[in-house]
Amino acid sequence: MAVKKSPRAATPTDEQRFLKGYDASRFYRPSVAVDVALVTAVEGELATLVITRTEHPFKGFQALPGGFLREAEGLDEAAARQLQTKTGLSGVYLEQLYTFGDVGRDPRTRVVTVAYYALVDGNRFRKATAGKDAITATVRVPWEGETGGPVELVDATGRPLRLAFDHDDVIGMAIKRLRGKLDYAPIGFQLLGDTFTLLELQRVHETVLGRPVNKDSFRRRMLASGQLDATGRSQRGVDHRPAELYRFARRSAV
Amino acid sequence: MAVKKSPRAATPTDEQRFLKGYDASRFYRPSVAVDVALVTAVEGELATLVITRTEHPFKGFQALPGGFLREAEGLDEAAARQLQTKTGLSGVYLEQLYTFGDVGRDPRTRVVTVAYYALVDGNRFRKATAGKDAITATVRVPWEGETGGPVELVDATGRPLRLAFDHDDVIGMAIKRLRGKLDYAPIGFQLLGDTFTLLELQRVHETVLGRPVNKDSFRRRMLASGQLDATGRSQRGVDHRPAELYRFARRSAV
DNA sequence: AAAATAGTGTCTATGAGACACTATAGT
DNA sequence: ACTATAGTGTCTCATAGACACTATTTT
Repeated sequence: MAVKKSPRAATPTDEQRFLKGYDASRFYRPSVAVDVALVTAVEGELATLVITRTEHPFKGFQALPGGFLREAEGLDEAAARQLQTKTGLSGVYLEQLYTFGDVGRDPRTRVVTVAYYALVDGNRFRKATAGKDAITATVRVPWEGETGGPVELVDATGRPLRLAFDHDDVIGMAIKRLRGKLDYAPIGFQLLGDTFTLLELQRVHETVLGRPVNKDSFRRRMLASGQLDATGRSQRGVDHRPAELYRFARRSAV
Repeated sequence: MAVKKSPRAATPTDEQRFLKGYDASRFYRPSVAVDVALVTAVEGELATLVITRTEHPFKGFQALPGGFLREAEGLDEAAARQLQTKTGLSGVYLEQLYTFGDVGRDPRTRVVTVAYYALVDGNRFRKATAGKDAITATVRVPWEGETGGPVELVDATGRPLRLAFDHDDVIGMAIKRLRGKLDYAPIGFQLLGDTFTLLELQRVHETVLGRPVNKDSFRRRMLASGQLDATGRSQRGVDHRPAELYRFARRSAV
């Protein structure tokens, strides 16, 4: 994302001398963490992966997978590492969301956390939650549109989950971002497998937006967008006329 | 932005004992800074305030106003403080943009910087740049739409400015965000004074978007949006028919 | 009167929503 | 044959763009 920087100012010797004498410990340094909201859409509901905390603070509460930033890694790298370590997933869509840094948000010490969200299809999500402590949390979004705010999470039995820190805010912001980008960016595809029917894509959009979308105009828009490649193959084993399977057309670098 | 958190887990004594024994220095902690891109639109051009660095690294380069996060302040607070300290401005529109944390972005030490952007009208911007080291940098955006990327900055005489760190990326992302939000959020008004004509508002939109917008439909959209209150007053001293002055209608909490 | 921009009315093109209709699989 | 969803064609309505025309100020 960020572009590398090469030029530097002043005479090398002068600057090098300065840098050598620089003492980073002069300034206050908070802890920095990354948290990842892994989001999927299954059966008309949004879900995210949470882990029950076994340590203080918020012991017994659910938290997003996350952890402290390491010295030799960038933020995106740290988020990908957390995802890999805690869920076994790699190569998924991952995007920075927002940075949370309120003074009292972590009772241990000051922690500034850079929140990310990741998108996967239902199958990969299921594999990710097969791990020991992971819980699939169904997301209940108490607002329409992109108004933001925290969300409510329930487990598979419908019981409310208590989220640690401000992690319900993080998930709320992920939903907000998702809804806002859905019509512009090719992110709906990230919530589906390799091939899918137009109706499946529509259901994903409806799940994310939390409202039904018009079938006719949705089809037209999608087919006209140039983002879909027809595979020529069709569904099999459905008890009605099978729909054509499409594939997401990764735009070639034009 | 973030919602306060009150409930806590487990028995108080147990958790309190844990927190007392917590050693924050066990984990690596990078420096955390905030940088603010103060943006305005004047005479068809976007401008931002930069400060010439008098210290290494990037001595002699221009940088955004910014500085290290303090122990007792939140991120938004820190950004507002930087703006107040470095430009004298307060009470302006301020929004978190993105967090930059590449390993080598600051040669002194690892610095994670939370970037903000702020919007002001031309008059307030002029006052802000009246300060000693501040320079008005005109922003040249080498792309249309919201494609992102760094921008090029020139001073009042058209000479290119060299930006420190990845600050050209930060400004580029501010433009990107601005363009993306302009049609949804009431941010165009932030770039104008208390009252303004529809043409002035249109010029601001054109400046932000980097392209002309249709006059007729712009008027219709704005008037239909309910975001404008007619003041009943008109321009004075212009050599043509004076336009009505409008005011931004801060939506009451409906 | 001329110049310049403000503001209105209307026509057209485009895209979304609604709806009717045909197509094709499994049972 | 029946059911359920796929997919097409067409009409309507809302909105953006284009354009013509009138209004009002200073010089």
